[in-house]
Amino acid sequence: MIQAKAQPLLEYINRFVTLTHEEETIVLSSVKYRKYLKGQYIVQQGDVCKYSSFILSGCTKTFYVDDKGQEHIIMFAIEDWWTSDIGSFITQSSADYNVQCLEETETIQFSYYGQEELLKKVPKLERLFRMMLERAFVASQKRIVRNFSLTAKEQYLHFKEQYPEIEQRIPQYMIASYLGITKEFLSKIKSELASE
Amino acid sequence: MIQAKAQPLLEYINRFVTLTHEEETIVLSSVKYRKYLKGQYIVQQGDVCKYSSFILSGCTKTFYVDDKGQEHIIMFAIEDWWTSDIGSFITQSSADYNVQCLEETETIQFSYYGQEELLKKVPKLERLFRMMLERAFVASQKRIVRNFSLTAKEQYLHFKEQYPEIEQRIPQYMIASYLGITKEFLSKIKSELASE
DNA sequence: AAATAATGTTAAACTAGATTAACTTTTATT
DNA sequence: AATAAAAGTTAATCTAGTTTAACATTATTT
Repeated sequence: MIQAKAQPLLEYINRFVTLTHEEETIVLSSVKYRKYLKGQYIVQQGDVCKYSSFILSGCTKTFYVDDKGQEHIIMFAIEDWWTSDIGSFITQSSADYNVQCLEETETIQFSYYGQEELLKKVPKLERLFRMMLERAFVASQKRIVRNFSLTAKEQYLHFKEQYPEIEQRIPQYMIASYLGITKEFLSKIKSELASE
Repeated sequence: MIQAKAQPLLEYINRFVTLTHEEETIVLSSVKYRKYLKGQYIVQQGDVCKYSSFILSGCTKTFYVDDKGQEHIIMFAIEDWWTSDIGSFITQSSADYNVQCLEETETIQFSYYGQEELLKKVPKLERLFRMMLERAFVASQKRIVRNFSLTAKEQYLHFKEQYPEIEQRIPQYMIASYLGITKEFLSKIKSELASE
């Protein structure tokens, strides 16, 4: 039953490493399919992040609530992306972030121990995760650089250009939070851009 | 000859994966020792980053020069840390960042092709790199969150607490650049802290 | 020991973006 | 269709951090 659902995951994996049919079977036997409703949490700040989730459909936001009660969106994730609180997942300690579904969201999930077992059986996947993390780390560093070197307007234009699909699907006030600005200021930026 | 120098690298690796004596020999045969003088560049913006460098002694800064000619420090690295422009290294395309030595710096270097070969011979090291990247990515995400949720003063205090050794060794204006503030404002923060 | 370069400080004027608050538009619920 | 809730806008006031510029201190070189 999971075979049918998990096709996009296998395709994703095969972009990095080539799996035999047997290895694909092992992968599928160590993951679970799970569907969340809009508004549900995949991870909650304070809990241990038990799963690393590959998104089949839908959309999530990862956010942090600071001491002053302010919400800061760290990332969005859509089809073919992964989401989790990696820090919590790899150490199995309590999560710093929340991952919440912004739409009905279908996932394929790797549990921490399931993934460890899987890596023993198919060590080739270490390479997959290594490569995924390289990309994630590079993207994260670039975001830091943009924060320091671009104005809010430039960052917004970059976001629109880099993630047009996400920009369409998500309320503006969440994009403002992702960019680290207020919704009022984003609104001002948009009206400036409109009159240019 | 490299055996004597490379001891800290082997110790570092063994914190993540256990290598046989044979595997250690393979590792050593695929790396090079190189010493840089203060001021020399390990990587230059625009060049292809040929090496991933493990630091035996010394200190480096990784920085980006933006369109307006402004320098933004992305990271420092000292003994037992790795440095490179990963984005450039993994794709062997031109680097976005510079890595410059702030002191005389001794390194052990993995070339791109050397590392690929090494990973074929000792696939166990995929796990090492995967784990290193997990940590690097988590740290990078946390830095983004701090940028968004802390004031400049709070970020400076966090830096001092997290990297006391680095804070001692490096001019204040570079710390200001790392924190994304001006040296004048850091100076003000310090005088406020002093009079508290 | 002087001279120069590098680093750090202080303070006044300025600006990007935050805050507050009132209002409009869109979307979902009954 | 009416109501409520969620999302977005506008504008005035405010503030954290920047800019500019002059000066002070500490290293480095001759």
